[in-house]
Amino acid sequence: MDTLVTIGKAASLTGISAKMIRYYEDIGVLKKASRTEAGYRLYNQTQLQQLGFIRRSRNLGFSMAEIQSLLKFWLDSDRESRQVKQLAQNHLQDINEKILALEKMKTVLQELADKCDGDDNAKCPILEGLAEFSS
Amino acid sequence: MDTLVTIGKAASLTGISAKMIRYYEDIGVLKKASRTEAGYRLYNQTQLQQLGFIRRSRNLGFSMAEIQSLLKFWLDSDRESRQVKQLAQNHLQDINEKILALEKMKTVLQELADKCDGDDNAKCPILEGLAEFSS
DNA sequence: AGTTGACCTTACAACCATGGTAAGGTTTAA
DNA sequence: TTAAACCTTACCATGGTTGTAAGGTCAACT
Repeated sequence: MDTLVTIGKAASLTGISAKMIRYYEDIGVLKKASRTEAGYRLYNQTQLQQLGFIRRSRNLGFSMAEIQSLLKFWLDSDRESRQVKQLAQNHLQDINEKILALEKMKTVLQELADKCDGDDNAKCPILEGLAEFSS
Repeated sequence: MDTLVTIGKAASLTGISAKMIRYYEDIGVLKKASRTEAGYRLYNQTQLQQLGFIRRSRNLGFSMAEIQSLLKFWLDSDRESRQVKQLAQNHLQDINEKILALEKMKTVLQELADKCDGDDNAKCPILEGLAEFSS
């Protein structure tokens, strides 16, 4: 017996807002949901699972395009784990690059902040650093 | 003698695209530039310095709203370095939170990827992890 | 039956910083 | 004079999400 729920219930069950569920359908990440006679979207257990899959993927920072691929792999019994791992490793590289970029910002900014007295004087090495000719 | 340049020159001199220079003027981060009779924007040395300031601030990840504040501080001889340092430290906290979030993603995803053979088999712990009921 | 409140629908705008395009005016150099 | 390289404004798109507005539906209570 397929328990069907409307979008609000699906939202609270999966932690994805109704708004986003509609959006995912819109951009083709989710198949179009069935409807009641009045036009209300209905979701079954399988679709709720997919929403959970999407939420966990988003939590790991995957883009919607990547999640679309991941979902396809998940639903495709002929997939090769190589493909999935490749996608994951590309994303890991993205993450690493972002971390590196942030670490660089952090280092530079921390150095400037450390030099700044942070009192009621106007002299401010942070502003001086940002104003520097060099870079 | 104030050397005046048009927007393309300002762009190549400061590393900020002409598009963005107009945008910064539009949102009020930069004062409106003076114009030639034909309506071309003109930039003097001071304005070029401000554009450099903006670029370096962007490189450190500051938002335009924050940069607007930083620029005001820079131009205000009555500022207190306390205010600037506070702004910088808030941003440093943002950066740290982003790094932490990314590190968490990285850890989880790396664990999943490590468990995945990445061969021509369909079995894939990455997909299994994303499909998990638990989270 | 009627009303109320909680739900659902679509369609639109906004966010942020940036890039792109289009249609047109200006300047400079050949 | 013409061509190239500039400039102008005014749009649209990105990505993922939220907000709002104007309306239809459903269930429960009076």
